Amino acid sequence: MLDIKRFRNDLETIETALKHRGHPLNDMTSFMQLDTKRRELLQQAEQLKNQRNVVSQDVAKKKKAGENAEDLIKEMREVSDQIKTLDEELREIESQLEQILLTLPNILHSSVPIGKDEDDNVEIRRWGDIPTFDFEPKAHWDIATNLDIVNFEAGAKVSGSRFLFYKGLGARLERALINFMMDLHCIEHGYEEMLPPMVVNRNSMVGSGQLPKFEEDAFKLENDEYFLTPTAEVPVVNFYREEILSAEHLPKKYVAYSACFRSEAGSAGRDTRGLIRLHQFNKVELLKFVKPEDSYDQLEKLSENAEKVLQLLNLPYRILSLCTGDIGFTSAKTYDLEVWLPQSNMYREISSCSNCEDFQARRAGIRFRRDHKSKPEFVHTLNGSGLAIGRTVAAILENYQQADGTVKIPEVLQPYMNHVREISIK
RNA sequence: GGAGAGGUGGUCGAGCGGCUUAAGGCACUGGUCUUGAAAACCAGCGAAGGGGGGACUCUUCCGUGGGUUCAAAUCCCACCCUCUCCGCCA
Repeated sequence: MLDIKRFRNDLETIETALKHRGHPLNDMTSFMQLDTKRRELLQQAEQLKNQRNVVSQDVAKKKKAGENAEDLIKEMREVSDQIKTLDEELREIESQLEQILLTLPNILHSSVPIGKDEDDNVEIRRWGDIPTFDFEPKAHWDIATNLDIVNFEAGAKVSGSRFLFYKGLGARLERALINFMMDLHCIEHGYEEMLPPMVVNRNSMVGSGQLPKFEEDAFKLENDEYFLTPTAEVPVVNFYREEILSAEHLPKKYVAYSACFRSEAGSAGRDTRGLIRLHQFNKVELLKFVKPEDSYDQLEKLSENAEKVLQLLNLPYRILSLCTGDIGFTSAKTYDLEVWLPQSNMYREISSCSNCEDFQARRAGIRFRRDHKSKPEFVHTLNGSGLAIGRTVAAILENYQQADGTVKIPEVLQPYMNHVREISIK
């Protein structure tokens, strides 16, 4: 959420940012009119409330003294009616203002490349050597099916399309990756581990920015205001909702595993095969709560921490700075990590690392105090996948496949898989 | 799911229609005293939003949302959460 004061002082920056995002900004003037109207009404209401408070004291005094206060009471009855009317108008205007504020995306950082869509994202660097094969590399879904480590049909039967079963060494590989990543980030990178709830309430979804705008993307539980979490970012960001942290405890760094649930509305026909786009997938997520002046350094470190996973798995990747037209709603700046998939002959997103600045903190009311005397300020929040597990499995299957259909296990994972060195056909 | 008890500032805790501008304690900050510290004493100490150049000032906030009243932390209704006991359960 953006600071309403910024609209009064710095409307131009907001309009420019929205334009670069391709966000329509037609009701800016009516928004400003509402804001002005709100302040007018507020002043009227407050003046009347002050009158009511003062006169009510007089009523109390008169009654105490045994005097008649009927005239005052009669007068205040009218004043109270006026207050009620004004308060209703105010409530209406404030809810309109809030509705607009909640649907406006974050302001972009000045270093974000200007562009229209994903084609305009800027590559920052590449890592790793793209493997060469002396045979035609297979798609991960064919490899997995041949090895009998994933079952898509059973997923479709038991749940529906875009659900699946992992089995045997497939399930083991998925679990090994979760443990490997959690250990790396906890032990090597100093993140604190969290295992959050995977069902969250509406306030949490609004706090981290999924709602009200993207309700059709979420899985909602019938008859309840509960949602299946689309990412561990939602519960972990909201861990500190409406709280004031002390500066000495910042930065706070968390790593959380969760299953993630996405309705994938509007992506019918895209990536219908394999592990790339599912209704349910596993993810290890990195979260940071930091001081505003640190957040861009912390973004670099965050993406480096995510990159480290790919380096240790020896998977080639590139890192992109998302352009203004492709960047997410809550983010001020985002790096995407894309891993190499040999069969597709292209890089595919496997992690997204974002600095949300104070956008989520403002929605969720997460603040900190520099010292005992100072006023609370909003923290900056960052999040990044570290990494998406299913897509990592896909990358391992495709990059580590052998001519005979077997798949080697990356060395760093072997200790997590009872020292299995390859997955072969039974 | 049933029955009870509760939710008040950073924390503990009083208040149960108008002398509350939310008492008091603790914590915290500054000061006095002290070689230094502790203790003691003095003072300060919540958030959000308005107005003003500023010193200031006003409004709102006692789990959340409604209602009653001239006036609500206090009364009424609904909901949420916590605790205790019972039932059920991995």
